[in-house]
Amino acid sequence: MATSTKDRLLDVAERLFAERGFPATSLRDITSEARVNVASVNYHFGSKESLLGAVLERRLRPINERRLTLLDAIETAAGDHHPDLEEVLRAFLAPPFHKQQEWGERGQHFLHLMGRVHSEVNDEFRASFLQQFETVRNRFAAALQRALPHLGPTDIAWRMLFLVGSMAFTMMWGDSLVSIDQRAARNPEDILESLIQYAAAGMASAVTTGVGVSTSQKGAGL
Amino acid sequence: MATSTKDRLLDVAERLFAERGFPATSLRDITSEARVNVASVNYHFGSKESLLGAVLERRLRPINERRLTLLDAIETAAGDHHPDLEEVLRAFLAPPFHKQQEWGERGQHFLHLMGRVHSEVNDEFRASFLQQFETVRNRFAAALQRALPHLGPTDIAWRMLFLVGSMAFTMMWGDSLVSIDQRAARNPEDILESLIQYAAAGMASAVTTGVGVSTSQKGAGL
DNA sequence: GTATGATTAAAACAATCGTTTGTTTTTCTA
DNA sequence: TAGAAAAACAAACGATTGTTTTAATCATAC
Repeated sequence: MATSTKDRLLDVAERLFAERGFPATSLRDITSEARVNVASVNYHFGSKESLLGAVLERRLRPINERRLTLLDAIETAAGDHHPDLEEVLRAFLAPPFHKQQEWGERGQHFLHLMGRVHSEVNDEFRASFLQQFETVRNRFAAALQRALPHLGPTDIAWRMLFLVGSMAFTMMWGDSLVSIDQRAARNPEDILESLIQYAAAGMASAVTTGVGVSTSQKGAGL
Repeated sequence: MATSTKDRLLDVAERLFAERGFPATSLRDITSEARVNVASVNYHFGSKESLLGAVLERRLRPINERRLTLLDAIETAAGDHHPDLEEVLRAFLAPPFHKQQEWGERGQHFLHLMGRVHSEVNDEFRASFLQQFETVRNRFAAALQRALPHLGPTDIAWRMLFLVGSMAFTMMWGDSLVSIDQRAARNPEDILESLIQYAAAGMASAVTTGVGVSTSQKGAGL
């Protein structure tokens, strides 16, 4: 057999979840396209939600491993010096872009799905999903803090949110942007460099407001 | 009657769509919380999807009107000069933040929903939804182009995507950021200013790659 | 060749989905 | 106040949901 039932399910689920979203994709949609029985999902993965978890895990693990490997190299090379901001950002942003190219069309689907996941699953699932990122987030937060000593940890945290937002939207909507206006077409490497540059400038910019404690704190933040 | 059936449906739908997502929220969830009959949705709005459209329209119209009003003022004041980058960005970013404060808790729900909508509805609905933004997008793209004459239109388009990504993620996840780390708490005005500053620095940064035509264009962009 | 465990298949499970129906109640107008 | 229009109601529609059950088929070891 060319591909196992398990792998076919993962591939089709990855694509359909990305195209239609998780709740809007039925198990029958998946199993009929994969040409397997409906029951195979529950047999091999236990539940629809676990299937989503397996889809994410398969791609996410190598991406995050690569991120940490690159960051290790940067920090080793930097020694006692500050790590270079752009290099740190590149270590964070490049792996998903490069893995996507390595995976071809399937990588494309996965990136779309990644953008979706942040907003399509219930809180419990998202919490367990975000655990996969905790090490990565902490390591990069520390590295960015060293690269940007003039920023407070609160600034770092918010700007990392800005960064991830830009990255996720680029992954989700870059295609649409191109389909709207063909002139916007670029190869992935140029998009990556654009994003790094934009983020580096934003990250490094001086802080002129909200220095120190916040002034009012009405509401729970934004 | 304090609030009409129609308004109660809009309010509850806004909250539940924001909390659980559009496909994951059933009409019965909405109508039971709103204490109205299931059939009221189809009676007043025609369909579930039209209800979502009405929810979005109600908040979006004043936000986009405000954006254009602010931009008009900036461009009038600038006359023949370049409009100031930060002012243009503020005209784009401030209205959703300020309307949210004006609307209180409901504004909060709406911002969450806004972030979701980009990834939870089918293509046809999203297309009609994005039409509401077309005027706004075109006007601001032109203003940014004037404020940043050293950038090409392609750079403007991509950086606007980065900007919207940061904004959407801030709206969606700002709360979570604060709940994870209380030290990240800030008042909305400070968050807005942080975002403006980050975006202004990113927008204004020099272009060192992909100047002119793209080099390979393999794949359809990212 | 037969027994054993893993996988697939067909069918049905109860539950829930968005929508429509026919009727009743409320509201407004003439 | 009578009549018409608007709104709300309970009930059911057919379709689809994720999951489970039971039986058939496969591969592999004895």
